[in-house]
Amino acid sequence: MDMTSRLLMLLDVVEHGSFAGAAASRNIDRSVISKQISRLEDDLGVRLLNRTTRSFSLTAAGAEMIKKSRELRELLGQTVRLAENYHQEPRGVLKVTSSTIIAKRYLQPVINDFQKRFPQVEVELRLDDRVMDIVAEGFDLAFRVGEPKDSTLIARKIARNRMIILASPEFIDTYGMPKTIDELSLLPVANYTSTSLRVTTIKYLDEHGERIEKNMKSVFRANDGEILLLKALSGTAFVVMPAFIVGSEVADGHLVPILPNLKLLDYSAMYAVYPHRDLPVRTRLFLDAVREYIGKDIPIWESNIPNFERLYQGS
Amino acid sequence: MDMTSRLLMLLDVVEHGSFAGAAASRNIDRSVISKQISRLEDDLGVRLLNRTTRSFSLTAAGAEMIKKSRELRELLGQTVRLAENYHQEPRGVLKVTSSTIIAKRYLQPVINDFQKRFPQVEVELRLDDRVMDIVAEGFDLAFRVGEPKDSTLIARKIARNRMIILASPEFIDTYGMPKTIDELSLLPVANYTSTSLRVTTIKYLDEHGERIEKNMKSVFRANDGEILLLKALSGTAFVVMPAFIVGSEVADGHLVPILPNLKLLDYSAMYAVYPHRDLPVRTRLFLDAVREYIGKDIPIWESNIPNFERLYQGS
DNA sequence: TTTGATTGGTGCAATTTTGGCACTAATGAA
DNA sequence: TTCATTAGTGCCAAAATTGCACCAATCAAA
Repeated sequence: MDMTSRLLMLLDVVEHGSFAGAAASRNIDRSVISKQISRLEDDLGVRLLNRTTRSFSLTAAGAEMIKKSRELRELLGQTVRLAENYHQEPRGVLKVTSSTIIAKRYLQPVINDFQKRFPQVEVELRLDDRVMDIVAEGFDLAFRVGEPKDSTLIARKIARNRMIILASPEFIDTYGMPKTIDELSLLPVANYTSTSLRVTTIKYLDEHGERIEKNMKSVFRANDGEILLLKALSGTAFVVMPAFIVGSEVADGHLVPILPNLKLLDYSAMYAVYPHRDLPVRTRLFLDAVREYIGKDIPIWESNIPNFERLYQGS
Repeated sequence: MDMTSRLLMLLDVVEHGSFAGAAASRNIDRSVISKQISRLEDDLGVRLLNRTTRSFSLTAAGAEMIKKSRELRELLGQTVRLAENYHQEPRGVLKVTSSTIIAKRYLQPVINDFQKRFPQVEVELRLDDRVMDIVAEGFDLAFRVGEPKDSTLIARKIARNRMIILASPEFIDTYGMPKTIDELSLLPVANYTSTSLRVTTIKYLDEHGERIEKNMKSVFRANDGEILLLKALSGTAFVVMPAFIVGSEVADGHLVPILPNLKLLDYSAMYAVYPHRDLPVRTRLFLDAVREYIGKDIPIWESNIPNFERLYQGS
């Protein structure tokens, strides 16, 4: 290991706030960090950290080194990316983050096919609902519902995100088929709720084209589509959710669209998010593959719902 | 060894024009270079060099990597220098270049004392008359006669450079003591001649204050002061040389000043040359030590010549 | 206060990496 | 041709790195 790597290690330590944190993030032993940082101090001839047995603070010299380390990291990153532009075949590690449901339903099939075509690409998939700092964490690509505010990133719309209201036949037997939105709003509902996507009301246009937001009688909230579907299948709640969460349940008749004549408003679209810079070949190809899989105009998940083109269009 | 070091190695290879050259400059085996460059190409996934068994050319990717490698070298250098600013005690390697005679007579004593005071400093002394690119070769400090033209460097005047005309008593016995410059110009002379300093004429002011340049009957030229002194001591030539080349020969009576009433012009002064940037502590201290050793107003070598203050002043 | 978990640091053994030597094949100059 | 020099490879010894076990110090919770 040479000085540059040691400086980057120092940067890791400072950014993680501890030797242990840095070691964990790199999957190496704490002792390695300790030894390398000591070695760096010897080589530079300067103490970089003021140690107090369980923590540390930067010395003046350390602070300057951190600045330079950031520059080094950026420059080295640029250099590697530059080299990647010359790859004909995609290579390296593709780091992707998305919510669990998107990954499971729509990324995994693409990944399987992608790795058959390009065995040189390793894929690292991080399932997490939190919107993370993809630059700091080193992700190539993130899939999110809703446009992120961070303007240092590029957000590319992948697919629209239409809503659907579903209940099981048992639910309908129990509560009766609701004829109006007012009836529906009195029935128990299970909502999709996560940090990036909260579906707490039903948004629709009434017969005059007025935008209405109707509160629901929420009895269950979760950030996992399958859990919500299980809840709905149990007949104890109906669900209001984005169509991309629905699998074959509607086609199979286990869940039935409710109030299909309501004109529901689309929720925030699904976006692919990536850093504002030249994409490595692997990222570009993977993104293309995902877009192809999901479909250009009509997202693949809408085909899971028979006749969906005409549902919730206010007709 | 990691990517940064390998990129710097690549840079070395390209700047030296061959693997072998780079290996020689680093004192390592060619095979190491070969293996590390191959490894770098694997890691980047790009061929950097077009090889033809005995030479190579850069690929497009290689050329880009070279650019980035230069940036990396510069940034890493800055970083190390920044750290050096925090040294209280000087450390590291002090790389100095000068002509042989300057080093032998005036640097070596300073170095000996300096390393007693600061054992942590290693000294690397390159004796070379050529004016080299001290930045590219990584020198901290150069001592030269004559102000260098390169404005990216700082040239600091260390001492004036007065001339002296010397001959041995045997020479005077043989040719007689010359009474005038015209007589002298007919006698055989040995000149100091190197790439940085050529003493081919006698420059002086006549009784009217006119600047005169008198040709000499040169019979021997060398770029080593001691060789010239040996020539003069042999009695077969007189010498015209900068005073700093003279050791104890005049004080010992082995050589005698000739035409001391002539008003000789100073030759280009002696300069210390260093890169235009913050000096490491070791360099600053060493330069101070050299200046102190040589003396503020009257250079130490002038004390080797009795009464030199009044010689060659036109009185 | 005591207990327990976590911190950074150190010694030691196993593993990995590196560096040098000997050798090969290819090239260009004499 | 011959000869010197080039880059590259396999092998082995030497050096560096890593991870484990353990320690002392610290902080938080019981």
